[in-house]
Amino acid sequence: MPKKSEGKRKISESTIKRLSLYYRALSLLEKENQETISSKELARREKLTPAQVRKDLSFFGSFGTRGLGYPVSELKQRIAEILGVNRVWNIAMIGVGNIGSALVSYKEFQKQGFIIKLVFDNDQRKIGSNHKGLIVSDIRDMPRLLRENHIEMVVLAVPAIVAQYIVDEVVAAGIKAILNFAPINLHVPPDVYLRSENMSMELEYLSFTLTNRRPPAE
Amino acid sequence: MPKKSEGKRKISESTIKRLSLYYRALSLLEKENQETISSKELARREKLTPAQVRKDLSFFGSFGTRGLGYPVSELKQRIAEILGVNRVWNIAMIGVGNIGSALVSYKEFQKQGFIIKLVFDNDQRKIGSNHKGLIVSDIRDMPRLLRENHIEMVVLAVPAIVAQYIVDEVVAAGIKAILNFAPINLHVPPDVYLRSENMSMELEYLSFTLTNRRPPAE
DNA sequence: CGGCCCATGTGAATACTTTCACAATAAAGA
DNA sequence: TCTTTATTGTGAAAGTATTCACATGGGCCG
Ligand SMILES: NC(=O)c1ccc[n+]([C@@H]2O[C@H](COP(=O)([O-])OP(=O)(O)OC[C@H]3O[C@@H](n4cnc5c(N)ncnc54)[C@H](O)[C@@H]3O)[C@@H](O)[C@H]2O)c1
Ligand SMILES: NC(=O)c1ccc[n+]([C@@H]2O[C@H](COP(=O)([O-])OP(=O)(O)OC[C@H]3O[C@@H](n4cnc5c(N)ncnc54)[C@H](O)[C@@H]3O)[C@@H](O)[C@H]2O)c1
Repeated sequence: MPKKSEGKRKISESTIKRLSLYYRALSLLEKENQETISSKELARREKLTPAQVRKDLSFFGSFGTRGLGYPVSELKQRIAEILGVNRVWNIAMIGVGNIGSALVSYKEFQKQGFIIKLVFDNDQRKIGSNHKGLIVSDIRDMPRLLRENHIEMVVLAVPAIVAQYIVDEVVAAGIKAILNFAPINLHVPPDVYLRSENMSMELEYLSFTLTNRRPPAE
Repeated sequence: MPKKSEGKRKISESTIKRLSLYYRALSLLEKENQETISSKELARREKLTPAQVRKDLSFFGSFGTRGLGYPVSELKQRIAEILGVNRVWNIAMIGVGNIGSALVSYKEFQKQGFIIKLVFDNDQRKIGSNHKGLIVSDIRDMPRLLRENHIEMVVLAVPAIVAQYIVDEVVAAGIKAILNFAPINLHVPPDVYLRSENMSMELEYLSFTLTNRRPPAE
Protein backbone atom coordinates (compact mmCIF):
# COMPACT_ATOMS: atom_id res chain seq x y z
CA MET A 1 0.00 0.00 0.00
CA PRO A 2 1.44 3.35 -0.99
CA LYS A 3 2.13 5.50 2.02
CA LYS A 4 0.72 8.72 0.72
CA SER A 5 -0.92 11.46 2.74
CA GLU A 6 1.52 10.93 5.57
CA GLY A 7 2.82 13.60 7.91
CA LYS A 8 5.32 16.20 6.82
CA ARG A 9 7.22 14.40 4.10
CA LYS A 10 9.86 16.92 3.08
CA ILE A 11 10.78 16.29 -0.52
CA SER A 12 14.03 17.89 -1.63
CA GLU A 13 14.38 20.13 -4.65
CA SER A 14 16.76 17.66 -6.28
CA THR A 15 14.24 14.85 -5.95
CA ILE A 16 11.55 16.93 -7.63
CA LYS A 17 13.85 17.83 -10.50
CA ARG A 18 14.76 14.19 -10.95
CA LEU A 19 11.05 13.30 -11.07
CA SER A 20 10.88 15.56 -14.14
CA LEU A 21 13.73 13.61 -15.67
CA TYR A 22 12.06 10.29 -14.93
CA TYR A 23 8.83 11.60 -16.37
CA ARG A 24 10.50 12.59 -19.62
CA ALA A 25 12.34 9.26 -19.84
CA LEU A 26 9.16 7.29 -19.14
CA SER A 27 7.27 9.22 -21.81
CA LEU A 28 9.89 8.15 -24.35
CA LEU A 29 9.84 4.54 -23.13
CA GLU A 30 6.06 4.47 -23.37
CA LYS A 31 6.27 5.62 -26.99
CA GLU A 32 8.73 2.77 -27.63
CA ASN A 33 6.13 0.41 -26.13
CA GLN A 34 8.48 -0.78 -23.43
CA GLU A 35 6.41 -2.25 -20.63
CA THR A 36 8.80 -2.29 -17.67
CA ILE A 37 12.04 -0.60 -16.69
CA SER A 38 14.49 -1.33 -13.89
CA SER A 39 15.98 1.34 -11.65
CA LYS A 40 19.33 0.33 -13.12
CA GLU A 41 18.32 1.08 -16.70
CA LEU A 42 16.46 4.27 -15.80
CA ALA A 43 19.51 5.44 -13.86
CA ARG A 44 21.79 4.69 -16.80
CA ARG A 45 19.65 6.76 -19.14
CA GLU A 46 19.60 9.76 -16.81
CA LYS A 47 23.17 9.38 -15.55
CA LEU A 48 22.17 8.66 -11.96
CA THR A 49 22.59 5.70 -9.61
CA PRO A 50 19.95 2.94 -9.32
CA ALA A 51 19.73 3.56 -5.57
CA GLN A 52 18.96 7.22 -6.24
CA VAL A 53 16.08 6.30 -8.51
CA ARG A 54 14.63 3.83 -6.01
CA LYS A 55 15.04 6.21 -3.10
CA ASP A 56 13.35 9.06 -4.97
CA LEU A 57 10.38 6.91 -5.86
CA SER A 58 10.15 5.39 -2.39
CA PHE A 59 9.26 8.79 -0.94
CA PHE A 60 5.93 8.51 -2.74
CA GLY A 61 5.16 4.82 -2.50
CA SER A 62 6.12 1.38 -3.82
CA PHE A 63 5.55 1.30 -7.54
CA GLY A 64 7.82 -1.53 -8.63
CA THR A 65 7.77 -5.28 -8.67
CA ARG A 66 10.73 -7.08 -7.11
CA GLY A 67 12.66 -9.05 -9.65
CA LEU A 68 11.00 -7.23 -12.54
CA GLY A 69 11.21 -3.45 -12.31
CA TYR A 70 8.66 -0.66 -12.71
CA PRO A 71 5.65 -0.73 -15.06
CA VAL A 72 6.38 2.13 -17.50
CA SER A 73 2.89 3.51 -18.14
CA GLU A 74 1.74 3.16 -14.58
CA LEU A 75 4.82 4.81 -13.12
CA LYS A 76 4.58 7.61 -15.67
CA GLN A 77 0.99 8.18 -14.64
CA ARG A 78 1.89 8.17 -10.93
CA ILE A 79 4.71 10.69 -11.46
CA ALA A 80 2.33 12.87 -13.47
CA GLU A 81 0.02 12.89 -10.45
CA ILE A 82 2.87 13.68 -8.08
CA LEU A 83 4.14 16.54 -10.25
CA GLY A 84 0.60 17.74 -10.85
CA VAL A 85 0.95 17.54 -14.62
CA ASN A 86 -2.02 15.20 -15.09
CA ARG A 87 -4.11 18.29 -15.74
CA VAL A 88 -4.03 21.62 -17.54
CA TRP A 89 -2.44 24.75 -16.08
CA ASN A 90 -3.51 28.15 -17.34
CA ILE A 91 -0.59 30.50 -17.75
CA ALA A 92 -0.13 34.19 -18.54
CA MET A 93 2.97 35.57 -20.21
CA ILE A 94 3.95 39.09 -19.20
CA GLY A 95 6.17 40.91 -21.67
CA VAL A 96 6.07 39.98 -25.34
CA GLY A 97 9.61 40.93 -26.35
CA ASN A 98 12.34 38.66 -27.63
CA ILE A 99 12.07 35.94 -25.03
CA GLY A 100 8.35 36.28 -24.40
CA SER A 101 7.57 35.79 -28.09
CA ALA A 102 9.86 32.77 -28.31
CA LEU A 103 8.08 31.12 -25.40
CA VAL A 104 4.62 31.90 -26.76
CA SER A 105 5.61 30.28 -30.06
CA TYR A 106 6.85 27.14 -28.34
CA LYS A 107 4.21 24.48 -28.90
CA GLU A 108 5.68 21.90 -26.52
CA PHE A 109 4.45 23.72 -23.43
CA GLN A 110 0.91 23.39 -24.66
CA LYS A 111 1.40 19.68 -25.34
CA GLN A 112 2.56 19.28 -21.74
CA GLY A 113 -0.57 20.96 -20.43
CA PHE A 114 0.94 24.39 -19.79
CA ILE A 115 -1.48 26.57 -21.74
CA ILE A 116 -0.55 30.18 -22.34
CA LYS A 117 -3.98 31.76 -22.33
CA LEU A 118 -3.04 35.43 -22.00
CA VAL A 119 -0.15 37.64 -23.00
CA PHE A 120 0.42 41.15 -21.64
CA ASP A 121 2.55 44.12 -22.59
CA ASN A 122 2.55 47.85 -21.93
CA ASP A 123 3.75 48.85 -25.39
CA GLN A 124 0.85 50.49 -27.27
CA ARG A 125 2.21 49.19 -30.58
CA LYS A 126 1.99 45.61 -29.31
CA ILE A 127 -1.32 45.79 -27.42
CA GLY A 128 -4.12 44.44 -29.61
CA SER A 129 -1.75 42.76 -32.05
CA ASN A 130 -1.97 39.07 -32.75
CA HIS A 131 0.79 36.81 -31.40
CA LYS A 132 0.39 33.19 -32.49
CA GLY A 133 -3.35 33.40 -32.14
CA LEU A 134 -3.28 35.39 -28.91
CA ILE A 135 -4.24 39.05 -28.75
CA VAL A 136 -1.78 41.03 -26.62
CA SER A 137 -3.63 42.54 -23.66
CA ASP A 138 -2.93 45.79 -21.89
CA ILE A 139 -0.96 45.25 -18.70
CA ARG A 140 -3.41 47.58 -16.96
CA ASP A 141 -6.16 44.98 -17.42
CA MET A 142 -4.04 42.26 -15.88
CA PRO A 143 -5.64 41.83 -12.43
CA ARG A 144 -9.10 41.48 -13.90
CA LEU A 145 -8.09 39.22 -16.79
CA LEU A 146 -5.99 36.92 -14.60
CA ARG A 147 -9.00 36.29 -12.40
CA GLU A 148 -11.50 35.95 -15.23
CA ASN A 149 -9.33 33.40 -17.02
CA HIS A 150 -8.45 31.34 -13.92
CA ILE A 151 -4.73 31.86 -14.43
CA GLU A 152 -2.62 30.01 -11.86
CA MET A 153 0.92 30.62 -13.11
CA VAL A 154 2.63 33.64 -14.58
CA VAL A 155 5.79 33.77 -16.68
CA LEU A 156 7.70 37.02 -16.42
CA ALA A 157 9.63 38.22 -19.48
CA VAL A 158 9.87 41.95 -18.81
CA PRO A 159 12.98 44.12 -18.35
CA ALA A 160 14.67 43.65 -14.97
CA ILE A 161 13.99 47.25 -13.99
CA VAL A 162 10.21 46.76 -13.91
CA ALA A 163 10.19 43.13 -12.78
CA GLN A 164 9.68 43.78 -9.04
CA TYR A 165 6.87 46.21 -9.77
CA ILE A 166 5.11 43.69 -12.01
CA VAL A 167 5.64 40.87 -9.51
CA ASP A 168 3.97 42.95 -6.82
CA GLU A 169 0.95 43.43 -9.08
CA VAL A 170 0.87 39.74 -9.96
CA VAL A 171 1.02 38.78 -6.29
CA ALA A 172 -1.70 41.29 -5.48
CA ALA A 173 -3.85 39.60 -8.12
CA GLY A 174 -3.58 36.36 -6.13
CA ILE A 175 -1.10 34.40 -8.25
CA LYS A 176 0.95 31.86 -6.25
CA ALA A 177 3.45 30.60 -8.87
CA ILE A 178 5.83 32.68 -10.97
CA LEU A 179 8.58 31.77 -13.42
CA ASN A 180 10.91 34.71 -13.86
CA PHE A 181 13.42 35.35 -16.65
CA ALA A 182 14.66 38.77 -15.54
CA PRO A 183 18.16 38.61 -14.04
CA ILE A 184 17.23 40.15 -10.72
CA ASN A 185 16.46 38.91 -7.22
CA LEU A 186 12.71 39.32 -6.74
CA HIS A 187 10.95 39.45 -3.40
CA VAL A 188 7.64 37.66 -2.87
CA PRO A 189 5.62 36.64 0.22
CA PRO A 190 6.32 33.15 1.61
CA ASP A 191 3.17 31.63 0.14
CA VAL A 192 4.17 32.57 -3.41
CA TYR A 193 6.45 30.17 -5.28
CA LEU A 194 9.03 31.86 -7.45
CA ARG A 195 11.53 30.19 -9.74
CA SER A 196 14.03 32.06 -11.85
CA GLU A 197 15.82 31.08 -15.01
CA ASN A 198 19.12 32.84 -15.31
CA MET A 199 21.00 32.11 -18.50
CA SER A 200 23.91 34.38 -17.63
CA MET A 201 24.49 32.26 -14.56
CA GLU A 202 24.79 29.18 -16.71
CA LEU A 203 27.29 30.88 -19.01
CA GLU A 204 29.25 32.00 -15.97
CA TYR A 205 29.22 28.44 -14.69
CA LEU A 206 30.74 27.27 -17.96
CA SER A 207 33.23 30.12 -17.81
CA PHE A 208 34.23 29.00 -14.31
CA THR A 209 34.73 25.38 -15.29
CA LEU A 210 36.75 26.26 -18.39
CA THR A 211 38.87 28.65 -16.33
CA ASN A 212 39.46 26.30 -13.42
CA ARG A 213 39.48 22.90 -15.08
CA ARG A 214 42.33 20.60 -14.21
CA PRO A 215 45.02 21.09 -16.81
CA PRO A 216 45.15 18.24 -19.37
CA ALA A 217 47.34 15.38 -18.13
CA GLU A 218 50.95 16.27 -19.00
CA MET B 1 47.82 35.75 2.21
CA PRO B 2 45.19 34.16 -0.03
CA LYS B 3 45.56 30.42 -0.17
CA LYS B 4 45.09 30.00 -3.89
CA SER B 5 46.72 27.39 -6.09
CA GLU B 6 46.31 24.79 -3.38
CA GLY B 7 45.70 21.10 -3.88
CA LYS B 8 42.37 19.74 -5.04
CA ARG B 9 39.97 22.34 -3.74
CA LYS B 10 36.59 20.93 -4.67
CA ILE B 11 34.19 23.82 -5.13
CA SER B 12 30.54 22.83 -5.08
CA GLU B 13 28.05 23.72 -7.77
CA SER B 14 26.02 25.73 -5.28
CA THR B 15 29.02 27.83 -4.33
CA ILE B 16 29.72 28.67 -7.96
CA LYS B 17 26.12 29.67 -8.56
CA ARG B 18 26.21 31.90 -5.50
CA LEU B 19 29.38 33.54 -6.78
CA SER B 20 27.31 34.61 -9.79
CA LEU B 21 24.77 36.12 -7.41
CA TYR B 22 27.46 37.95 -5.46
CA TYR B 23 28.95 39.21 -8.70
CA ARG B 24 25.64 40.66 -9.84
CA ALA B 25 24.99 42.24 -6.44
CA LEU B 26 28.49 43.74 -6.32
CA SER B 27 28.07 45.19 -9.81
CA LEU B 28 24.97 47.01 -8.61
CA LEU B 29 26.69 48.19 -5.42
CA GLU B 30 29.63 49.47 -7.43
CA LYS B 31 27.26 51.52 -9.59
CA GLU B 32 25.79 52.98 -6.40
CA ASN B 33 29.33 53.94 -5.36
CA GLN B 34 29.16 51.89 -2.21
CA GLU B 35 32.72 51.19 -1.09
CA THR B 36 32.32 48.30 1.32
CA ILE B 37 29.73 45.64 2.11
CA SER B 38 29.41 43.23 5.02
CA SER B 39 28.58 39.56 4.66
CA LYS B 40 25.42 40.33 6.60
CA GLU B 41 24.16 42.90 4.11
CA LEU B 42 25.20 40.89 1.07
CA ALA B 43 23.40 37.89 2.54
CA ARG B 44 20.27 39.91 3.15
CA ARG B 45 20.18 41.09 -0.45
CA GLU B 46 20.55 37.58 -1.86
CA LYS B 47 18.43 35.84 0.81
CA LEU B 48 21.31 33.80 2.22
CA THR B 49 23.03 33.63 5.59
CA PRO B 50 26.11 35.72 6.41
CA ALA B 51 28.04 32.56 7.28
CA GLN B 52 27.26 31.16 3.84
CA VAL B 53 28.67 34.24 2.15
CA ARG B 54 31.85 34.17 4.22
CA LYS B 55 32.33 30.44 3.77
CA ASP B 56 31.90 30.68 0.00
CA LEU B 57 34.46 33.45 -0.27
CA SER B 58 36.87 31.75 2.13
CA PHE B 59 37.37 28.92 -0.39
CA PHE B 60 39.20 31.40 -2.58
CA GLY B 61 41.01 33.58 -0.07
CA SER B 62 40.54 36.31 2.50
CA PHE B 63 39.12 39.35 0.84
CA GLY B 64 37.53 41.18 3.75
CA THR B 65 38.62 43.44 6.56
CA ARG B 66 37.52 42.43 10.06
CA GLY B 67 35.19 44.97 11.58
CA LEU B 68 34.56 46.62 8.22
CA GLY B 69 33.45 44.18 5.53
CA TYR B 70 34.52 43.59 1.95
CA PRO B 71 35.75 46.27 -0.47
CA VAL B 72 33.09 46.26 -3.20
CA SER B 73 35.17 46.93 -6.32
CA GLU B 74 38.05 44.73 -5.28
CA LEU B 75 35.81 41.80 -4.37
CA LYS B 76 33.90 42.18 -7.62
CA GLN B 77 37.16 42.08 -9.52
CA ARG B 78 38.34 38.99 -7.62
CA ILE B 79 35.07 37.15 -8.27
CA ALA B 80 35.33 38.10 -11.94
CA GLU B 81 38.74 36.42 -11.98
CA ILE B 82 37.44 33.33 -10.18
CA LEU B 83 34.47 32.99 -12.54
CA GLY B 84 36.67 33.73 -15.52
CA VAL B 85 34.49 36.63 -16.65
CA ASN B 86 37.30 39.22 -16.58
CA ARG B 87 37.77 38.51 -20.27
CA VAL B 88 35.82 37.96 -23.48
CA TRP B 89 34.39 34.57 -24.47
CA ASN B 90 33.63 33.89 -28.10
CA ILE B 91 30.38 32.00 -28.55
CA ALA B 92 28.57 30.34 -31.42
CA MET B 93 24.80 29.94 -31.51
CA ILE B 94 23.52 26.84 -33.29
CA GLY B 95 19.94 27.05 -34.49
CA VAL B 96 18.36 30.40 -35.23
CA GLY B 97 14.73 29.61 -34.51
CA ASN B 98 12.52 31.13 -31.84
CA ILE B 99 14.85 30.79 -28.91
CA GLY B 100 18.10 31.18 -30.86
CA SER B 101 16.93 34.51 -32.31
CA ALA B 102 15.85 35.77 -28.90
CA LEU B 103 19.25 35.02 -27.44
CA VAL B 104 21.11 36.59 -30.36
CA SER B 105 19.07 39.77 -29.87
CA TYR B 106 19.87 39.92 -26.17
CA LYS B 107 22.48 42.64 -25.74
CA GLU B 108 23.26 41.90 -22.08
CA PHE B 109 25.32 38.82 -22.92
CA GLN B 110 27.63 40.96 -25.00
CA LYS B 111 27.97 43.49 -22.17
CA GLN B 112 29.00 40.65 -19.88
CA GLY B 113 31.71 39.54 -22.28
CA PHE B 114 29.84 36.65 -23.86
CA ILE B 115 30.15 37.57 -27.53
CA ILE B 116 28.05 35.67 -30.03
CA LYS B 117 30.38 35.74 -33.02
CA LEU B 118 28.75 33.10 -35.21
CA VAL B 119 25.26 31.76 -35.78
CA PHE B 120 24.50 28.53 -37.62
CA ASP B 121 21.46 26.93 -39.15
CA ASN B 122 20.73 24.26 -41.75
CA ASP B 123 17.70 25.98 -43.22
CA GLN B 124 18.59 27.29 -46.69
CA ARG B 125 16.16 30.19 -46.28
CA LYS B 126 18.00 31.34 -43.18
CA ILE B 127 21.59 30.76 -44.29
CA GLY B 128 23.10 34.01 -45.57
CA SER B 129 20.41 36.17 -43.99
CA ASN B 130 21.30 38.91 -41.55
CA HIS B 131 20.40 38.39 -37.89
CA LYS B 132 21.18 41.42 -35.73
CA GLY B 133 24.33 42.12 -37.70
CA LEU B 134 25.37 38.48 -37.94
CA ILE B 135 25.17 36.51 -41.18
CA VAL B 136 23.73 33.03 -40.60
CA SER B 137 26.34 30.43 -41.57
CA ASP B 138 25.74 26.99 -43.02
CA ILE B 139 25.96 24.29 -40.34
CA ARG B 140 28.17 22.33 -42.73
CA ASP B 141 30.89 24.96 -42.36
CA MET B 142 30.76 24.76 -38.58
CA PRO B 143 33.94 22.82 -37.76
CA ARG B 144 36.09 25.14 -39.86
CA LEU B 145 34.43 28.38 -38.72
CA LEU B 146 34.53 27.43 -35.02
CA ARG B 147 38.26 26.96 -35.27
CA GLU B 148 38.92 30.04 -37.40
CA ASN B 149 36.98 32.26 -35.00
CA HIS B 150 38.45 30.83 -31.78
CA ILE B 151 35.04 29.86 -30.44
CA GLU B 152 35.20 28.36 -26.96
CA MET B 153 31.54 27.96 -26.04
CA VAL B 154 28.53 26.84 -28.03
CA VAL B 155 24.87 27.49 -27.31
CA LEU B 156 22.53 24.86 -28.69
CA ALA B 157 19.05 25.93 -29.78
CA VAL B 158 18.14 23.20 -32.24
CA PRO B 159 15.26 20.70 -32.11
CA ALA B 160 15.78 17.90 -29.58
CA ILE B 161 15.79 15.26 -32.29
CA VAL B 162 19.03 16.58 -33.86
CA ALA B 163 20.67 17.82 -30.65
CA GLN B 164 22.82 14.74 -29.98
CA TYR B 165 24.02 14.69 -33.57
CA ILE B 166 24.99 18.36 -33.44
CA VAL B 167 26.67 17.94 -30.04
CA ASP B 168 28.81 15.16 -31.46
CA GLU B 169 29.93 17.47 -34.26
CA VAL B 170 30.59 20.30 -31.83
CA VAL B 171 32.66 18.01 -29.61
CA ALA B 172 34.56 16.70 -32.63
CA ALA B 173 35.41 20.32 -33.47
CA GLY B 174 37.15 20.59 -30.08
CA ILE B 175 34.60 22.64 -28.12
CA LYS B 176 34.70 21.99 -24.36
CA ALA B 177 31.71 24.00 -23.10
CA ILE B 178 28.10 23.72 -24.26
CA LEU B 179 24.88 25.34 -23.07
CA ASN B 180 21.92 23.30 -24.27
CA PHE B 181 18.27 24.35 -24.54
CA ALA B 182 16.88 21.17 -26.08
CA PRO B 183 14.87 19.12 -23.57
CA ILE B 184 16.92 15.95 -23.94
CA ASN B 185 19.71 14.23 -22.04
CA LEU B 186 22.85 14.70 -24.12
CA HIS B 187 25.96 12.58 -23.85
CA VAL B 188 29.42 14.15 -24.00
CA PRO B 189 32.93 12.94 -23.08
CA PRO B 190 34.11 13.70 -19.53
CA ASP B 191 36.32 16.60 -20.56
CA VAL B 192 33.40 18.49 -22.11
CA TYR B 193 31.26 20.65 -19.82
CA LEU B 194 27.59 20.59 -20.60
CA ARG B 195 24.86 22.60 -18.91
CA SER B 196 21.22 22.41 -19.87
CA GLU B 197 18.42 24.90 -19.39
CA ASN B 198 15.10 23.16 -19.14
CA MET B 199 12.15 25.48 -18.85
CA SER B 200 9.59 22.66 -18.73
CA MET B 201 11.34 21.37 -15.64
CA GLU B 202 10.84 24.72 -13.93
CA LEU B 203 7.16 24.77 -14.84
CA GLU B 204 6.84 21.23 -13.51
CA TYR B 205 8.53 22.32 -10.32
CA LEU B 206 5.94 25.06 -9.89
CA SER B 207 3.21 22.59 -10.73
CA PHE B 208 4.53 20.27 -8.01
CA THR B 209 4.64 22.98 -5.37
CA LEU B 210 1.15 24.24 -6.18
CA THR B 211 -0.16 20.68 -6.12
CA ASN B 212 1.54 19.64 -2.91
CA ARG B 213 1.59 22.86 -0.91
CA ARG B 214 0.38 22.71 2.64
CA PRO B 215 -3.27 23.66 2.64
CA PRO B 216 -3.93 27.22 3.87
CA ALA B 217 -4.28 27.31 7.66
CA GLU B 218 -7.85 26.39 8.50
C1' DC C 1 4.32 -26.36 -6.52
C1' DG C 2 9.07 -25.59 -4.97
C1' DG C 3 13.09 -23.20 -5.51
C1' DC C 4 15.93 -19.98 -7.86
C1' DC C 5 16.59 -15.51 -9.68
C1' DC C 6 16.43 -10.82 -9.77
C1' DA C 7 15.40 -6.16 -8.65
C1' DT C 8 12.90 -3.58 -5.22
C1' DG C 9 12.53 -1.03 -0.88
C1' DT C 10 14.90 0.67 2.97
C1' DG C 11 17.67 1.21 7.27
C1' DA C 12 22.41 2.34 8.08
C1' DA C 13 26.70 4.37 6.56
C1' DT C 14 28.92 7.77 4.16
C1' DA C 15 29.50 12.07 1.89
C1' DC C 16 28.46 16.62 1.33
C1' DT C 17 26.51 21.31 2.65
C1' DT C 18 25.10 24.71 5.70
C1' DT C 19 25.02 26.87 10.04
C1' DC C 20 26.97 27.86 14.49
C1' DA C 21 29.87 30.17 17.43
C1' DC C 22 33.88 32.39 18.69
C1' DA C 23 38.83 33.79 18.53
C1' DA C 24 41.24 37.03 15.76
C1' DT C 25 41.82 41.50 14.35
C1' DA C 26 41.27 46.00 11.79
C1' DA C 27 39.23 50.55 12.40
C1' DA C 28 37.70 54.44 14.88
C1' DG C 29 37.32 57.25 18.66
C1' DA C 30 38.74 58.66 23.32
C1' DT D 1 48.15 54.52 22.75
C1' DC D 2 44.40 52.06 24.55
C1' DT D 3 39.64 50.61 24.44
C1' DT D 4 35.56 49.65 22.16
C1' DT D 5 33.11 47.98 18.39
C1' DA D 6 32.19 45.51 14.36
C1' DT D 7 32.83 41.91 11.33
C1' DT D 8 35.81 38.49 9.34
C1' DG D 9 37.61 33.67 8.81
C1' DT D 10 37.14 29.08 10.22
C1' DG D 11 37.01 24.71 12.89
C1' DA D 12 33.30 22.01 14.74
C1' DA D 13 28.42 20.80 14.90
C1' DA D 14 24.23 20.09 12.79
C1' DG D 15 21.58 19.08 9.00
C1' DT D 16 20.78 17.01 4.19
C1' DA D 17 21.53 14.11 0.43
C1' DT D 18 23.45 10.15 -1.63
C1' DT D 19 25.13 5.61 -1.72
C1' DC D 20 25.66 1.07 0.24
C1' DA D 21 24.20 -3.36 1.10
C1' DC D 22 21.03 -6.75 2.00
C1' DA D 23 16.62 -8.80 3.53
C1' DT D 24 12.41 -9.21 1.14
C1' DG D 25 9.33 -11.10 -1.94
C1' DG D 26 7.16 -11.49 -6.73
C1' DG D 27 7.82 -13.94 -11.11
C1' DC D 28 8.97 -17.80 -13.69
C1' DC D 29 10.84 -22.22 -14.98
C1' DG D 30 11.05 -26.95 -14.48
N1 LIG E 1 16.17 37.78 -24.77
C1 LIG E 1 16.92 36.89 -24.14
O1 LIG E 1 17.53 36.03 -24.74
C2 LIG E 1 17.04 36.92 -22.66
C3 LIG E 1 17.95 36.08 -22.04
C4 LIG E 1 18.06 36.08 -20.66
C5 LIG E 1 17.26 36.92 -19.93
N2 LIG E 1 16.39 37.74 -20.52
C6 LIG E 1 15.57 38.61 -19.70
O2 LIG E 1 14.21 38.49 -20.07
C7 LIG E 1 13.57 39.74 -19.98
C8 LIG E 1 12.98 40.11 -21.32
O3 LIG E 1 14.02 40.13 -22.28
P1 LIG E 1 13.73 40.46 -23.79
O4 LIG E 1 14.98 40.29 -24.52
O5 LIG E 1 12.53 39.72 -24.23
O6 LIG E 1 13.41 42.03 -23.68
P2 LIG E 1 12.49 42.89 -24.64
O7 LIG E 1 12.79 44.31 -24.37
O8 LIG E 1 12.58 42.36 -26.01
O9 LIG E 1 11.03 42.55 -24.11
C9 LIG E 1 10.50 43.09 -22.93
C10 LIG E 1 9.02 43.31 -23.16
O10 LIG E 1 8.43 43.73 -21.95
C11 LIG E 1 7.55 44.80 -22.23
N3 LIG E 1 7.39 45.64 -21.04
C12 LIG E 1 8.22 46.59 -20.57
N4 LIG E 1 7.70 47.15 -19.46
C13 LIG E 1 6.52 46.55 -19.25
C14 LIG E 1 5.52 46.71 -18.26
N5 LIG E 1 5.64 47.57 -17.26
N6 LIG E 1 4.43 45.91 -18.35
C15 LIG E 1 4.29 45.02 -19.34
N7 LIG E 1 5.21 44.83 -20.29
C16 LIG E 1 6.31 45.60 -20.24
C17 LIG E 1 8.19 45.56 -23.37
O11 LIG E 1 7.22 46.31 -24.07
C18 LIG E 1 8.74 44.40 -24.20
O12 LIG E 1 7.80 43.94 -25.13
C19 LIG E 1 14.60 40.73 -19.51
O13 LIG E 1 14.53 40.85 -18.13
C20 LIG E 1 15.89 40.06 -19.89
O14 LIG E 1 16.94 40.44 -19.06
C21 LIG E 1 16.26 37.76 -21.89
N1 LIG F 1 11.18 28.38 -28.08
C1 LIG F 1 11.16 28.18 -26.78
O1 LIG F 1 10.60 28.97 -26.05
C2 LIG F 1 11.81 27.00 -26.17
C3 LIG F 1 11.65 26.76 -24.82
C4 LIG F 1 12.26 25.67 -24.24
C5 LIG F 1 13.04 24.85 -25.01
N2 LIG F 1 13.20 25.08 -26.30
C6 LIG F 1 14.05 24.19 -27.09
O2 LIG F 1 14.98 24.92 -27.84
C7 LIG F 1 15.19 24.31 -29.08
C8 LIG F 1 14.85 25.28 -30.18
O3 LIG F 1 13.51 25.71 -30.05
P1 LIG F 1 12.87 26.75 -31.04
O4 LIG F 1 11.52 27.05 -30.53
O5 LIG F 1 13.81 27.86 -31.26
O6 LIG F 1 12.74 25.85 -32.35
P2 LIG F 1 12.74 26.35 -33.85
O7 LIG F 1 12.24 25.25 -34.68
O8 LIG F 1 12.11 27.68 -33.94
O9 LIG F 1 14.29 26.55 -34.15
C9 LIG F 1 15.17 25.50 -34.37
C10 LIG F 1 16.18 25.98 -35.40
O10 LIG F 1 17.17 24.97 -35.56
C11 LIG F 1 17.42 24.83 -36.95
N3 LIG F 1 17.94 23.49 -37.21
C12 LIG F 1 17.24 22.33 -37.32
N4 LIG F 1 18.06 21.31 -37.59
C13 LIG F 1 19.30 21.84 -37.65
C14 LIG F 1 20.58 21.29 -37.92
N5 LIG F 1 20.74 19.97 -38.15
N6 LIG F 1 21.63 22.11 -37.90
C15 LIG F 1 21.47 23.42 -37.67
N7 LIG F 1 20.30 24.01 -37.43
C16 LIG F 1 19.23 23.21 -37.42
C17 LIG F 1 16.10 25.08 -37.61
O11 LIG F 1 16.29 25.46 -38.98
C18 LIG F 1 15.55 26.23 -36.78
O12 LIG F 1 15.97 27.47 -37.27
C19 LIG F 1 14.31 23.09 -29.11
O13 LIG F 1 15.06 21.97 -28.72
C20 LIG F 1 13.27 23.39 -28.10
O14 LIG F 1 12.75 22.23 -27.53
C21 LIG F 1 12.61 26.16 -26.91
